[in-house]
Amino acid sequence: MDKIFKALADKSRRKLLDKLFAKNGQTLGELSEYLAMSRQAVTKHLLILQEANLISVKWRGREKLHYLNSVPIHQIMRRWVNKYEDQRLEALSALKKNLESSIK
Amino acid sequence: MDKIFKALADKSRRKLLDKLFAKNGQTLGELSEYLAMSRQAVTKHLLILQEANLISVKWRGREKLHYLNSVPIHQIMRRWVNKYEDQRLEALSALKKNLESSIK
DNA sequence: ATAATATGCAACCTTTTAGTTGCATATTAT
DNA sequence: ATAATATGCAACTAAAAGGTTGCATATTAT
Repeated sequence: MDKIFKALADKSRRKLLDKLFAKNGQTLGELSEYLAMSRQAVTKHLLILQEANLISVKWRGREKLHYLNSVPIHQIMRRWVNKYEDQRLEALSALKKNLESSIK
Repeated sequence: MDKIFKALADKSRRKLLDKLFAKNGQTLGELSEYLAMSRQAVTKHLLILQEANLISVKWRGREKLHYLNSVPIHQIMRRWVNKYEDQRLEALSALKKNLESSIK
């Protein structure tokens, strides 16, 4: 979980995820073209995404293909959203209770 | 959005949010007790959360009360979750199409 | 008035992060 | 076989992040 949040903290890495959303299975070279930085820098970003289990990699000859891993991020985010959702519902329910008791 | 992801990237800051989930409106002193670091360090973390609009602050005399701001985080997360959700649905729909065409 | 409490400000240090560059290696095309 | 392409590895640098300490200030309690 910590790795996921750390991985998502960087704008370039979120951009990379976006690019893979748009088109899955892109090579390092392709992905590098989008970002204004060296290929090696992109490699590092992709490694971090990989270690957070947000993408996976498959070699085809000399090319390295990158695929999005939507499950973990989805789960994590869902958990957080639910948590906040719960809190909102509780706030609503508390409000309701207050209203009720003030009516009585 | 960048600020939110950056703010969430740190474990201590997520802990602080947790503590405010559990009990809203806590003082700096209270929040500091939970974390194994100086009060000043906690101040910095809270400032970052504040700048990401994840918490808000209200003074009561010499005490500084911290409140959770669930709306922005909820919106951001929801957006991300939906995005991935969409992707999953598309994958499902593609799968379905393939199945259908292979049956015909 | 004095002491205790709650917090802010600022300088400083260490580690991590994001990026670079140069060279090496493996695969594919001619 | 040679050249071109796609990528990896490693050393280095600059900036940002996370933390500390010492002292100042404002509010509350005695």
